Amino acid sequence: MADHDDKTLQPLVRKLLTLAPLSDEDQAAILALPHKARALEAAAYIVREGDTPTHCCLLVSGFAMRTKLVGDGERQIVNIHVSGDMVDLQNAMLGVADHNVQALTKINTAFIPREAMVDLAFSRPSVGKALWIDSLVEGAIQREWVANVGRRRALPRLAHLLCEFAYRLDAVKIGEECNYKLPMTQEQLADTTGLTPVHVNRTLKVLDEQGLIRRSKRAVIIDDFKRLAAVGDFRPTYLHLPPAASEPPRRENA
Amino acid sequence: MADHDDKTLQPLVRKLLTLAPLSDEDQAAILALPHKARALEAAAYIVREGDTPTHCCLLVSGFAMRTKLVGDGERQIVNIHVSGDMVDLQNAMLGVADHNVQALTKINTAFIPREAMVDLAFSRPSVGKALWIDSLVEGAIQREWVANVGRRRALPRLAHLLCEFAYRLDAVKIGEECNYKLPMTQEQLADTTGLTPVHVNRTLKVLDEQGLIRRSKRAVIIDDFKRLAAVGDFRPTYLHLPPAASEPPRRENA
DNA sequence: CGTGTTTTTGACTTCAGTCAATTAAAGTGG
DNA sequence: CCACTTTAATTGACTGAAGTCAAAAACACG
Repeated sequence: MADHDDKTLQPLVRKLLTLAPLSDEDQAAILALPHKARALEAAAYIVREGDTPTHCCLLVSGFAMRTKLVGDGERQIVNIHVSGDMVDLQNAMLGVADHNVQALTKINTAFIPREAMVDLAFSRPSVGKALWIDSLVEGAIQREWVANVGRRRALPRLAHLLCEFAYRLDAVKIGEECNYKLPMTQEQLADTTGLTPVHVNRTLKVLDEQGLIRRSKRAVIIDDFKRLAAVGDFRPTYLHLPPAASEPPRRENA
Repeated sequence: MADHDDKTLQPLVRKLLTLAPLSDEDQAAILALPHKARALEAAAYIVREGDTPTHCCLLVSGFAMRTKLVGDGERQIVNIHVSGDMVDLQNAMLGVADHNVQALTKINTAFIPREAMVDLAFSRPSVGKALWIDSLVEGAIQREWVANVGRRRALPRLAHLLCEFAYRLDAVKIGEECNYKLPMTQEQLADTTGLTPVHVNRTLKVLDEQGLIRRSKRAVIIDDFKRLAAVGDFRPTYLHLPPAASEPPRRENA
């Protein structure tokens, strides 16, 4: 449970600060939320479709994914989450979960009682606003994914996804080499892009052959981000990142 | 502009009441929001990608769509909206619009100043909660669309979409014939499902031949909703409809 | 070092896309 | 209400991107 100088929830504060300003008291109130830390293995379920969650889960470290199963047993990964993300606020707010949330890697989580979270959101408008904005940004990402899966061919579709990951893993350095460790198998990439594992493999190979990415183990190395972004038709507007973050080095007017 | 017994915003009250309870004062406060009514022709833009909206638009009557353009000029329709929907709260809250919102049919709208809307959301928690839940439900729909476009074949994909429309247009009557007027051309259905117009045409024909739907003009008639839902792998959980609505006739325990 | 997963590759199939022409509907103005 | 124009729906013949099946090679790890 929570004790006063517990820093478990720090990633949440960090994340929300990128979305809206928070006073010191707001931040303290977040850190003081009751919670229970829990470590989970890769592939473990955080929430299952049909559950009525009593807690909402903060992803403290590692990666998680939202998954949906369709009739014939196929799976679609509908979003990926990183440290600091509230991974099932929606399920907690909406009652019954309409999709699964699973660990993608080994993760550390903090489970916060639903009521405590909701009370905080409504007693501290700045916190509520940040959480609301977070929901809206996630919606924006979902819309881009619909367009990506619906209207882009395999090559730009994968390129787009790799660009998005670069931003969300905070690995974009325009003009320099950027690289990150992609914690997904090709099968998971297939479930994310709506392709088959075989086709993902072939498409990655083409991206590699064209010099758009390099791979070693599961790391992705991008020598020329702009070129990959051009192929992937990627523009980061929809991520609604704070203006300062990782964008072109300089900006005269703060 | 708003006058006191103006009922223009009534559809918003009706919609929000399905999401969270609202006191009489809450409802009055919503109806009293300053706003400007505007009629728009089909295909007119409400917001364009890149805009920084100063107002947020309520769809009073008719249908609207969210669209994204991808690099090669193709279009993806990422969501459809009906009367009572706040059609660009996200754009207003997030600053710069990351997609277009367009009239799908002739529509009537009410433009509410961004500030007034935000103030109302934070001064009246019940209203804020309803708006937040609305954002979350829209996110849930977007996730289902990712799965639909990513992992279902043309036939179930279209069937699924037709089932969703039946629910959202409140036309579902289990056990009876249900029908609704679909305000979209086959080209727009193609942009919604990520298919080509030709393939949409052929797929509709198959649905028709298999007795799953009938068509006259642009009306869709579904004789056996359960059968269409089975083909489309459709389960309405993700719409998070209020328990009472249009579901199986009876429920013992309210 | 062996066992199970993941990646890679080849040969073949299929679902959906493309191109192009025809028919049907929906408007429009006289 | 009818010719005239425009937009939408339909159909056929052909192409191509991605899927399927199956096997081999490369890793990961206890």
